[in-house]
Parts: sequence; structure tokens; C-alpha cells
Amino acid sequence: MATKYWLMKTEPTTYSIQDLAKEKKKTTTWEGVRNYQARNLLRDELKKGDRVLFYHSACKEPAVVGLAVVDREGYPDSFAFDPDHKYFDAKSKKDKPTWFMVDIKLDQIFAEPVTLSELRDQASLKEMVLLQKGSRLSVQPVKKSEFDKIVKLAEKKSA
DNA sequence: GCCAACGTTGGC
DNA sequence: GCCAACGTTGGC
Repeated sequence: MATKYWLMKTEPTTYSIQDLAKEKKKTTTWEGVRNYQARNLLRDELKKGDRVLFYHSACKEPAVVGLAVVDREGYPDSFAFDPDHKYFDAKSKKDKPTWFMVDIKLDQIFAEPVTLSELRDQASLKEMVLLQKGSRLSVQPVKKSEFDKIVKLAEKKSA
């Protein structure tokens, strides 16, 4: 199976790439996705070894801040089963879970994040899901060419 | 803090 | 099945 490429959004005030770097094995569960389109991707499409652009949203400088790798493929989001947790969802049953999550592992933190406005400046990135009007999918597919371009932009900035 | 865009809910 | 009301996302 060919490696696929994804972009995953997080609000850094909730969970940042620096938080991921502090994790014992630099891995974390990616729980709390409560959107069906994103759920389908987590459940069916993200495969171990797939590459991830780690994106900070709803902050001063929205940007791709680094890279991660899918460490565990989709499995039921157990946070949905905990009535005391903010991600609890009574509709999701253990024998028939509504929501799924993956685990991801840090690959690298960019020395210089690639900002949203820099992404918009690139003609070759015009078709990125992230840049489409009204797009707010928190897990979204990325083309290999887009992924490679962004890694190159990050390298260029920190060179 | 504002507000456009989108997703979900629920009455009918 | 329609659609208005509401809640959320996320850039600015």
C-alpha cells in the first residue's frame, strides 16, 4: 500500500506540536474528532506509516508547524464512552462505535513554520483542501506534491 | 470579538 | 424530505 498524506488541525492552546514533543514516546492519541467526513478518513483511510502535516489553527499565526506519522490505524474513540469526558457521546456504543481515532508519532518540528499566508502564495498549492473557501475539515487529504512542496518551503525558510 | 461558512438538529 | 434555527470552526 502506497504511503498517503494528510493534514491534521489542532488548536495549539488545546494540543500543540510542542505538547506532542513532550510525550514519552512522542506519540499521542488523536481523539475528539466529531465530524463524519473526518471520522471516515480516520476509520478507513489513514494507514500506519502515512505522513501527516501538523497544522496549528485558531491562533495568531496559523501554520504547518511540523510533520508526524500515523502510528496506529483507526480504532474506536474510547473518550466517547466516558460520561465525564467532554468528548462523551451517548450515541456511540462500545459494540458499535460512532467515532474513531488514530495514534500519531512526531516526525519533526519545523525550525520555521510554514504559515497559512505563505501557503496561499504558492500557485502549486491552490488546490489544497485547506485553502478552499469554507473548508474546515480537521483531517484532510493532501497530495504528495503538496506535501513535498510544503516540506521544501520549510527547509528553504530555515536554511 | 466579528462573522462567513458549514454541519447538525428537530419541527413540520 | 425540507429548511429554519442553532452551534461550531477558524481566519481576520
